[in-house]
Amino acid sequence: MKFSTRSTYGLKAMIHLAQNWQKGSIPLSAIANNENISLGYLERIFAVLKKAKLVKSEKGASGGYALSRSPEDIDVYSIINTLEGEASSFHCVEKGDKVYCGKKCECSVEPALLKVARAISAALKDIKLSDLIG
Amino acid sequence: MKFSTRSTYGLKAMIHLAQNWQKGSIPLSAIANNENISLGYLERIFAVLKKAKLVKSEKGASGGYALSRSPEDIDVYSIINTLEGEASSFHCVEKGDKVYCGKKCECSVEPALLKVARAISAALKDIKLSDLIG
DNA sequence: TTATCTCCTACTAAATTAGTCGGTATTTTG
DNA sequence: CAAAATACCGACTAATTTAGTAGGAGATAA
Repeated sequence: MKFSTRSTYGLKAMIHLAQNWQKGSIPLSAIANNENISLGYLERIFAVLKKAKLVKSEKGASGGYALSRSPEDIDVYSIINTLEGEASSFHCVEKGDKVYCGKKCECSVEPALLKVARAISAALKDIKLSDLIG
Repeated sequence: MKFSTRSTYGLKAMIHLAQNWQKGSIPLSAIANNENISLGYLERIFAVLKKAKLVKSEKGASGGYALSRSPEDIDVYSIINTLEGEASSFHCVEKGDKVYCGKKCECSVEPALLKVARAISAALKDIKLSDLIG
């Protein structure tokens, strides 16, 4: 529930892109400077965002990144989920290794945790990038 | 947004206590066995929960822990927040009247992150332990 | 008096985080 | 064409956090 700087940086950068949605590609160096984020780290964050098709890129001078869809069509859940792995998921104890609730897990209180996780997911899905600009 | 096992264990244990709310004190060993959680780890988790006055304890044989208030009066936010530190917090977000970043940062998108954080907090505050039992 | 309990501190192995560094490939621009 | 700017890629690392263990001390009920 504490967000990592990865999520924070990623979300901030996505908001930055949303604010400049009409301007075409924005180089990461601009975002890194503006938001005071390490460029190298931001690059790796964007590799993940691109893989999830949340952003598209253009190489070369005057290249950069842009949102792959309009800000109304990207919700915060997708971003956090992409950067943090299974967003709003609890661990469930099972012998051996960890299993996420929602997969095969027989703990008695699991439905309760699932309820909580779903409430968070719903709250995040309800917030679009377009709600966070202006 | 991924919950640590600390939060997961803590929340599961709190739900366990809520389910047995009328039965008086429950020893941690019972919870640890039932939910397959390491006892020593659970003890430390409960030290935190107790400090936050979410549970009360009784020492000695036939002692144990119980919720400090009725399940209707304890929300999930309090639990997660207690165990995870500032729940639903981003880096570079206000806490009180200070801005947190680690570095000094003049982040422009901060209000947006705050909006997201508040949505999550609200969702969690809305869920009481009593909603998670039965 | 003995078995359960809470409570406390210290240690640790493993994982994750938050980077850095150095280099390659691609594209625009002077 | 050459240089600069950009995405892209992998390896390394230091610090922190996580998820425990271990070994007790003190309280209480049976």
